[in-house]
Amino acid sequence: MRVSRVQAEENRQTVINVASRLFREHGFDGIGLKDLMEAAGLTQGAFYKQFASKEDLAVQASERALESASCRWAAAMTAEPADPLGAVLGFYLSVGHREERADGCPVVALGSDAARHGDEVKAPFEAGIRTYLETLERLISQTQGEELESKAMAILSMMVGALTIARVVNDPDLAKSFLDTAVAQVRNIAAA
Amino acid sequence: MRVSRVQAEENRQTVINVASRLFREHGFDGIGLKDLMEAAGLTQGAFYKQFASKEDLAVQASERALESASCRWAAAMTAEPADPLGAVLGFYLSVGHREERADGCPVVALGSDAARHGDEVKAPFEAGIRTYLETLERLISQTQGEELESKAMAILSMMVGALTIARVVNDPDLAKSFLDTAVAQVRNIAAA
DNA sequence: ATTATCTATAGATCTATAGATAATGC
DNA sequence: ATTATCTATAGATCTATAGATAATGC
Repeated sequence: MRVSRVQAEENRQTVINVASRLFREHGFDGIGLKDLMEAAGLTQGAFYKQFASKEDLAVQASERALESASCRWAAAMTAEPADPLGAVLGFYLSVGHREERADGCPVVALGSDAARHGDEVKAPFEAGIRTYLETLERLISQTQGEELESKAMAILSMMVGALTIARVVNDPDLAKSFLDTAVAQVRNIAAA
Repeated sequence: MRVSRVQAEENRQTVINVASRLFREHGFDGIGLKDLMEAAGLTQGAFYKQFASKEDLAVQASERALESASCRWAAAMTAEPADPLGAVLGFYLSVGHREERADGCPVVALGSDAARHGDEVKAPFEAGIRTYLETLERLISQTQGEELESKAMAILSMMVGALTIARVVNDPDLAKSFLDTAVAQVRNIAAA
């Protein structure tokens, strides 16, 4: 029943990866340790040798989710070097992203949940948001040099808000209008 | 133990009001029926004569929360008739609203949760968002008559996103920057 | 000998139901 | 007679712990 240290660490990473997806899909309170561990191919009993508590896993899964979100921004940007801002907006404010909660932006998927938790859960969200801001500042500095920080914050707010609203609304046309409008308005802000 | 029909209906309304606050504070999954009913001054056993299921209460509590949010916008506007848009922005994008989850905007307090639920929970959110949009369109039509719908959507997205981010971040200065930046940028969009 | 994982379980809590109680409404 | 609420409980599930097992690491 015992596995090697290397395998054990690999298992721990699998649990974090699985949790980062399933928490985004079901919320921190919407999935139990039994289901999380089974989705990682283990049993519930192994959990407390790997993590101090469910809250501890929430922290580490949030870190993982926000890191992977930043990677996705970077991947989109390098895939479309002619218009990196357009690349980010293209996937972030897309109908696909709206329907893909488990792999999508953790700020939107878990924002309401994280707001209810303590500093330790919020910390990775703050770090991830700061990384988003740095990326946006770099992207818009190519077009315009004034008030970069404010513009980046306004753009990120509009992206998060538009996706949140798009997911909370039943009407797919209304959802798409919010996403498309945000793309256009972000470009306005970036070019102002 | 039995009460009059009038009293029974009053009790039901109390449960809905209490739930609309406690769901916003703890999330749909973060509070149980026992605590909800006790907060309304009743016992758990009375619940299923009043509601079909917890999901049913989630729908009705969401309706109540979004109605009460619209009332709050209206109250702010009538209290400051010289600058109604400024009045709405003044409370919505305030540090006070950031710290007041139970009575604050349900889209921000429960957006991630509602996105995981079915059409019946999302419906009141969609209705509330449409009311927000109508109000915003009226407010900005006084300054400018072009592309009202798009502007209203962009403004609402930025408001929801900025408050969401402000709540998910530990640093109070960063949170305030997001709120203040959103106020300035909303005014830009409204005046454009 | 150590330890990663397993099975099993404690104790709490969750949603939902059943039957008792006592006041309303006819 | 009806019924709003109560007490009590069923059955499931939740987090966390305890002890058994078997493979690793020394």
